[in-house]
Amino acid sequence: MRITLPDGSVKEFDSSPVTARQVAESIGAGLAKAAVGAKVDGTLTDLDRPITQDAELAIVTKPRKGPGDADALYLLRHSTAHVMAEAIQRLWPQAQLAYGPPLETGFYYDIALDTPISTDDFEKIEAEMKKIVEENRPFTRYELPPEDGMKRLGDEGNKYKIDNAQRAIDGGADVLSWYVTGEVDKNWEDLCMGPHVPATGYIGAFKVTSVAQSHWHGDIESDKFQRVYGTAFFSQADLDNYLEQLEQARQRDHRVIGAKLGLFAIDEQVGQGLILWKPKGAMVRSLLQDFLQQELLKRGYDVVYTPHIGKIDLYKTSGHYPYYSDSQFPPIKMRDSEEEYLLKPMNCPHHIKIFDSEPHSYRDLPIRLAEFGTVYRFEQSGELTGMTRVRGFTQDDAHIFCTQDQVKGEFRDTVELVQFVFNTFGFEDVSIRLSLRDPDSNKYAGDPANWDRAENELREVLADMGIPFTEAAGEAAFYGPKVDFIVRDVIGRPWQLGTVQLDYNLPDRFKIEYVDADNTRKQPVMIHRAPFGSMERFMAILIEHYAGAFPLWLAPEQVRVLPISEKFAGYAEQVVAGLKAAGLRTTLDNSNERVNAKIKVAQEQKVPYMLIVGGKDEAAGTVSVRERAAGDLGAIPLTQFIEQAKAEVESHGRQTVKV
RNA sequence: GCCACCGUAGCUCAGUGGUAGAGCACUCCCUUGGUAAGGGAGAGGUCACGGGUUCAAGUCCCGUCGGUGGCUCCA
Repeated sequence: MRITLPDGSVKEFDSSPVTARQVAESIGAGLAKAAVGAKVDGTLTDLDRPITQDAELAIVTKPRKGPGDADALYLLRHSTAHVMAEAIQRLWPQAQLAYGPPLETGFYYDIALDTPISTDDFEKIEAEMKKIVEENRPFTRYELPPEDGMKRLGDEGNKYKIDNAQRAIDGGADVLSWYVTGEVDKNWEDLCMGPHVPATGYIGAFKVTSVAQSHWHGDIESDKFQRVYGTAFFSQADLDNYLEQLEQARQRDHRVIGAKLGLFAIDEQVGQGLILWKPKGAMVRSLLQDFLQQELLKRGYDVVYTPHIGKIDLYKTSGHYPYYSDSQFPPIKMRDSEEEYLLKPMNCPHHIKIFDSEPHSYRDLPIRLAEFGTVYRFEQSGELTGMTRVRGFTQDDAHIFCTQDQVKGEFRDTVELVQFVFNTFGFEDVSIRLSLRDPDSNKYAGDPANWDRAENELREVLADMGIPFTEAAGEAAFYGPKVDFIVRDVIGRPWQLGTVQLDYNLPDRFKIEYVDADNTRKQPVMIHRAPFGSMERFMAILIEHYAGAFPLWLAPEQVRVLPISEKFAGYAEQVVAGLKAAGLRTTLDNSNERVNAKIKVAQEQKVPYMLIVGGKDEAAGTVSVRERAAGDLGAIPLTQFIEQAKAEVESHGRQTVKV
């Protein structure tokens, strides 16, 4: 039989089957030693699984250096999950295993166990794991036909594994497989599709990292599991390196930087999930709003303002209430009447009422109404996270009312706007998701035919624009499909920032219309869109993106003047006055400290430019420029600095002051 | 909302039932200095809050509030 290797070369074998290990040995002893698994016709598999027919084969190897590729880590972590499960069952024999997959950065195992596993237990678990790894037991696969397999599982009585097996069978599996860490019927085993590394000894370094509650099938009503998380690498150095990276990521966390740089605060007495924007944070927000609003005005939007509350009937008409009543602040009841008001959870109903406040001709369309609209949502307490998930936030919201013919063009323009915005801030790691309805669910409002049309329109526009995207069924808004722009935070959590949503539904609910060319009344189509998403979340991601070092145009404090000593306070004040007059946000550090100390503080505050002034500068009318990243740039005349700094601001930071 | 963990000075943290601590920040004094922390002194605490156990609670137990990590949810 013929085995084709990745370089295109072909190895012939007389006997069949062969294993990937045999192929590796035939190539070289070094390769065989480094082999941990194989990819056979693109499918990741065990090193010792028989290959029964001609195939393309790639050997997955343990890396010489560095953490290794995704396949090698997948095998390693999947295997470590087994070792951890065995360790946990040694410590708590009554523990029932459910499901233990590898993840991008590690693995977890869902375990049904009444005794809570605490962080104090991690060491014990790791100690047991270490023993299993040191025993270097092989991962041994055995298979049973579905009937025998189900019988074996039935005897064990673990309903989760029975459920997993049943699903595999329903999915077309013709055998059930187990992996034994060691010898069949002698050592610990787990129902598992595999694949795994050849033996436990391949696991170089591992760590149990956290424990959390999860639910069977993700159903909150169903059985509870303890989800124990861990990670594994081939070497201790790689694990240490990973943990170090985690620590560095933590230093970029917007909650840490936000506090350190005095950008925002959250106060217990004000309330959970309610952001207090401190002066520096508010400055950044204000600059962001100005930037976007200027862009919107260029693109034919009109600015509107609407109140923070509305009568509950408005949201009954829109469908937001009671659809989202669980995640809204409860209605405000009036003293002397039945009337109820709601803190506004969405801006759209208000904008619809602005549209509807006067009759419209087709000649008026599209109408684009924009507002930095503050909304309130009662997010579950366990969901609140810094500025990324909050209870009161301001959307950079706008609603476009257009004709059916204009939909694709408007939609395209909004997607371009979002891309322009993201590009301005230098976001590179943005994924785009087309969020569609789940055809099997009844939570979506409106006519399925409209849904199909809307979904297709979005798909076509994205395809036309050549934008790569993924489709996600069941992620649509209840009133329409949407395109979401998703960015990950420093600890890898995905957050939706920008969104563009197509809506045939609300226009119908509110019966809004325009007069068409043929003098008939037609219903406009709505596009909801928010490039930032919310000011709070955008700010959070921006803080992490820049690690607090905002580009000059966004920096709350752009320049800090550092006199060498109090003797030059006069000249320093003159410099500050000049900078302020030029519109640069400037402060003066006149503390009784040496310049080294002043620099350290300014660096920590991420001030883009430090201007150090002393006797030489006073005499020459210069400032000595220190840029926060580049360091000392030397002395230039103040006027020159101002000119160059202003150019950098104008360009949104694409050039820096030169000397 | 659920589970686990956590809550000590403005911040980062030490304090394993027996007199509340350190570094940084802050105030004052000395120092007047050229590119990432000069020196000294001082002030700052109902140990989140409420209850309990104990001769004695920051420390043990219960509850509440808040935070963190997940789960579930996210117009």
